[in-house]
Amino acid sequence: MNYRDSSLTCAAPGPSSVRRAAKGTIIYRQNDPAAFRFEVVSGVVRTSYLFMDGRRQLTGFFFAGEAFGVEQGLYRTSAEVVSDGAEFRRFSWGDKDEDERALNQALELVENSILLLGRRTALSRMAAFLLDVRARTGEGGCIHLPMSQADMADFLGLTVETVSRSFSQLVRQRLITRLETHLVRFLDLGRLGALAGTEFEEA
Amino acid sequence: MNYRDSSLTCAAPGPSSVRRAAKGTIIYRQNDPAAFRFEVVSGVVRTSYLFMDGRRQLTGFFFAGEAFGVEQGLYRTSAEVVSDGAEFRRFSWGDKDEDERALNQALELVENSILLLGRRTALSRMAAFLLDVRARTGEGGCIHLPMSQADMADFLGLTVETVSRSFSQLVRQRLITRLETHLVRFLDLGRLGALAGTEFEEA
DNA sequence: CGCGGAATTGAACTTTTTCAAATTGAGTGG
DNA sequence: CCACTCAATTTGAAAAAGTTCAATTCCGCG
Repeated sequence: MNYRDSSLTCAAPGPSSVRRAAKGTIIYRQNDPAAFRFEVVSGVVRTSYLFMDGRRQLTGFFFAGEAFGVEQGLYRTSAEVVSDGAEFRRFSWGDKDEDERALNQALELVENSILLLGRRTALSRMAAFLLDVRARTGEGGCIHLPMSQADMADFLGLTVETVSRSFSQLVRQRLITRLETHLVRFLDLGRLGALAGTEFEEA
Repeated sequence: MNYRDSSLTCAAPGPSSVRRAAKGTIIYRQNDPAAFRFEVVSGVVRTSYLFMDGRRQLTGFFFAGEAFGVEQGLYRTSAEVVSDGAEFRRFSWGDKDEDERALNQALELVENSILLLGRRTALSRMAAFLLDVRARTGEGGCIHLPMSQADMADFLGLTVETVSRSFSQLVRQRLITRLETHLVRFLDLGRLGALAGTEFEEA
């Protein structure tokens, strides 16, 4: 029952009501005219770029309150719903102040992503990623990671195997535990931060 | 005679006259109040983030016509002059249209950087980087790369040794030649594009 | 209960890093 | 203009990290 609701792609204009969508829903596609900008209300959305050689690069995950699709001309990436029943809002351009706010937020998010990718080792990248999600979702001891490990891999520039092994290693070192498949509990934020390179400080 | 002119950091407000600066000049520092945004007039500027563990991540190179320092609050990175005698212009915030244009450009540049970093192999990243510089500087058969290989390494997430070896390899495969230390001539844009993953098409 | 995608693990292989050393190059002072 | 010095680049060899390929195991879902 996946990828049903993709009629949403580039729907007719309208006011910014909240819409809810199933996992896998495509919100817009790479190279579609960028008619709207968006904001996540709840759940998680991802944006991805498809290379001509078939490889996929995720350019970002977006959590509640975060703007995505903040682009001019054509969308440079596709946007898809990651967590089932995610809600998001669509905005037309025109409110200069709001537009600028969204742009600033988008810019900050993507610059932050560059810093994530700069981490040298897989373990360090994973640690930084987990702390980043924690900081952005405002959660404390636990975070919910609705995306697949394949998504994390394509975001972090690793393979799924390496992502899996990194998780195992973090668990083995008792920095995290995994309550459910997609629920991570932090056991030692200090050491995790050190691993990440300590640019994210503990709360 | 390096790093002399750093008095420029956060200079007094004023109209956007062009200023010229020596290589190494610091235009602003990470965590300075982000009072202005900038635009390169000629030459090259780099922005970099310093991690607490001492590692450095370059977040971008900026060429003529490109905006940098487009941030709110505090600068998240430092900006330094790469090419000797580079010129840039300083802008105050307030012209909504211009602000938005700068934001859009900055966002596009940094998203593009993410795609660069997504390349799996060192050779592919180098190829993509060279083609990116070519596309952005409007140069054709040759590009000028005033930055050190250490800079490229910190930008691409590689070591200087790997950058050097990648260059050698590209030369050995006759995809490029090196006229001078920092001047590269393209010999086979097609194959170079294929190496890069072919998202940059030949001119 | 069984199917199929997702995650995990192992082992061989490849790439990149690391450490060390040699070479080149640019800028300085004589 | 040349010699000198220090930084940048290049190259080699060994070690480490990540990928690839293959095989299992785990889990959600019908």
